[in-house]
Amino acid sequence: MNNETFNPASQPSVPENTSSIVDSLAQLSYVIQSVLGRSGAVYDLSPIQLRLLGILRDREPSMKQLAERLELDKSSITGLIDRAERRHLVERIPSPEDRRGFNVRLTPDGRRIAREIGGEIERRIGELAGVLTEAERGQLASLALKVAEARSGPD
Amino acid sequence: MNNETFNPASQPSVPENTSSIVDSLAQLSYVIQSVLGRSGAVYDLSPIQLRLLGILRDREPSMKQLAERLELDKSSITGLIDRAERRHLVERIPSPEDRRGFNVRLTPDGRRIAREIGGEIERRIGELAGVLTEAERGQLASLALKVAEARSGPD
DNA sequence: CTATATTGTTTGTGAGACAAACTAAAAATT
DNA sequence: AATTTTTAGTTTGTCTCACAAACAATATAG
Repeated sequence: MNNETFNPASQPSVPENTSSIVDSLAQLSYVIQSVLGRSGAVYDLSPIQLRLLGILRDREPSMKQLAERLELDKSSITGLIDRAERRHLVERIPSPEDRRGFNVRLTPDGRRIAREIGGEIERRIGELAGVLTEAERGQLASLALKVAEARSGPD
Repeated sequence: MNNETFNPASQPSVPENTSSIVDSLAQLSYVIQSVLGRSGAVYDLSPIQLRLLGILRDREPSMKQLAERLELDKSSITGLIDRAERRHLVERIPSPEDRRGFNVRLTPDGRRIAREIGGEIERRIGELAGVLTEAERGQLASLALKVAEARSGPD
């Protein structure tokens, strides 16, 4: 039956015929996470470090903003940034408008790694998506984005 | 630009126009993981414990098979199952055909929790997918499954 | 100006992951 | 059959990651 996720019996809940989409989305997300994980591993980056670099590519958020975006406790962010800083991937910049706070940004090293690893991911996910036709890829991208942006909405 | 993931410059790699699908899939997978995480948290289950329960719903794999499926080291499985067993979610059953090995299966408690949490996930992802039309949901489910099964293929 | 709230760190605890060394049993060799 | 080699799982030690509670410094509200 090939179900490694969660589709309980069959009392449809919110929209009709939920369980199939639930299961396939969960399944897909594990596959993607696995690909991301392996890509990160090439550069010895944990999933959360990888995600951090991804976020910092075009932002210099405060510790607080990072906590919100990553849905982590602020004390977890302290540790995360400590470790990333120790590896010269990011740096804390004193906030100009709040003397308590810091903004976090990529170092040149961090930016380079982020770029390289981006290529790695591109390659691997591209390969994965290779089982689809060009039209299907477009559809999938658009539907995926629509769902992803449904919650918390576009920036 | 609302990109929190990874789409490096724009030299298409494998198929054409990769970067859009890469980004939206990565994005989607984070959203799904976040939903799964919150659902698990309701029952005080970590992401990996949650995934374990999902796998055990219709299997009684050996420790070794779990390691393969979860892509974890065998020693990580020992710890994972220890903790789950301590919480009476799963149990080790001595393998009938190999006196070194165990199969792992859900306890009745574990099965109940798995069922309940399944409903929780169903509800939350169903809600998320509510931004799509019924037709779109079908499309998405089918495309997602196709990609997910591309690697390692159906069981 | 004082009271309160907010930003981030520290400390302590536990889960989770890995690698290397180890035990017991199974499988392959001779 | 006896011996070697592989395999399944555990142990130990080390690190990352996450949280919560207590704390310091600064900002904001009254």
